[in-house]
Amino acid sequence: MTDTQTADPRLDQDAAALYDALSDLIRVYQFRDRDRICCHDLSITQCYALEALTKRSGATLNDMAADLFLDKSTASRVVSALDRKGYVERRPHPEDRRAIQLVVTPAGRELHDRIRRDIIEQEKRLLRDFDPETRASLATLLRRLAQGAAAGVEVSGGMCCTKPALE
Amino acid sequence: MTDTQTADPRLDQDAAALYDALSDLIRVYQFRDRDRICCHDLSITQCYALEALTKRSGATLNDMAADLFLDKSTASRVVSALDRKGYVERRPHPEDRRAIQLVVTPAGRELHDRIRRDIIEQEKRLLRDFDPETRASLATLLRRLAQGAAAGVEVSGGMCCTKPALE
DNA sequence: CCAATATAGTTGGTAGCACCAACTATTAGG
DNA sequence: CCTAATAGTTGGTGCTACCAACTATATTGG
Repeated sequence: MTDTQTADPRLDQDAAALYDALSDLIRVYQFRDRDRICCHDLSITQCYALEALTKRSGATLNDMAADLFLDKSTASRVVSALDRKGYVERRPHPEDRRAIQLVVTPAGRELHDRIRRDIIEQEKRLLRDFDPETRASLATLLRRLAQGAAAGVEVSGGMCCTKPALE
Repeated sequence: MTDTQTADPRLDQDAAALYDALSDLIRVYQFRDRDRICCHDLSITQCYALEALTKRSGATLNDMAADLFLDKSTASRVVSALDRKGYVERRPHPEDRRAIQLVVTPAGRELHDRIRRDIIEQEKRLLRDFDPETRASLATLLRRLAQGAAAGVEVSGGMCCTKPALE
């Protein structure tokens, strides 16, 4: 933890570069995705939720909230929106009557497929400029990054700065 | 444009994998950054704005809005918040009296540095697990991705689905 | 030089998102 | 049972982001 002294000056550079590139990427993607998704019937969060539920049908609300790093109240409202639009259903949970099972409707599945196809089409346009091996490794790299970041989140909890007694 | 027929089935896979990895990454990072940034005095957007202004001191509001892909009204309010907190100042533009020049105050600069150091520390923790060459190329890759995506945004404008007459 | 038009920024209004806190209903443990 | 924990919903708040309307300045053309 405290060995953050720079043994490797390159690491500093790389980390800074990573941060810069990543924040740009994220901003651009948020923007791009908004345009891309919102013209179908969904907001971004709704789309993510639909996707999470497509991947994990029958999940409870808490499951979904955890997958998406959302508060359960937010999750509940997102589900309500999807429900209202007919893409997701709340079913009583067979084993726990407090819980609900979230099920994607055929309409939801269809919409999800359409959006996914659409976005993947975009990605393909992007990837065309990369050579095949880079392309293949990209997703793996990003996945490692995401997992690493997720682990960091888990560890430090919802709490604030990792250096609690800094100042 | 219409040559989206799959000449290369690998491209489809890669694109799908990229999409999945990227949306995970973005969600995790949004979440992580919120925790990390908000414990300093800022929201995420405010932090991005502060960073953009640090990189480009003296920018006008429109400049900043363009950099961040924000509506100018949003940009104005973000600046107001930063102004209120004493991190940014609005100065009359020397050449155009309609415009303003946004200047980061010393306090703003100091806060930005602190946040940046903090986040980069996180990134370093992540990057430790990557071998040096991968690490070095990561940022470049992400930057290419971001640029590609930004170009796509620019081209298709604020408008909706690239396939206008789809259904 | 003045009128029409464009541009920079602000403000009003609206809607979504995300949080915490308070609440209901159910389950689990002692 | 009665208490404590858990699943989900709802209320309240604040930030973000959009469009539209507005003010003030700049630019262009007659």
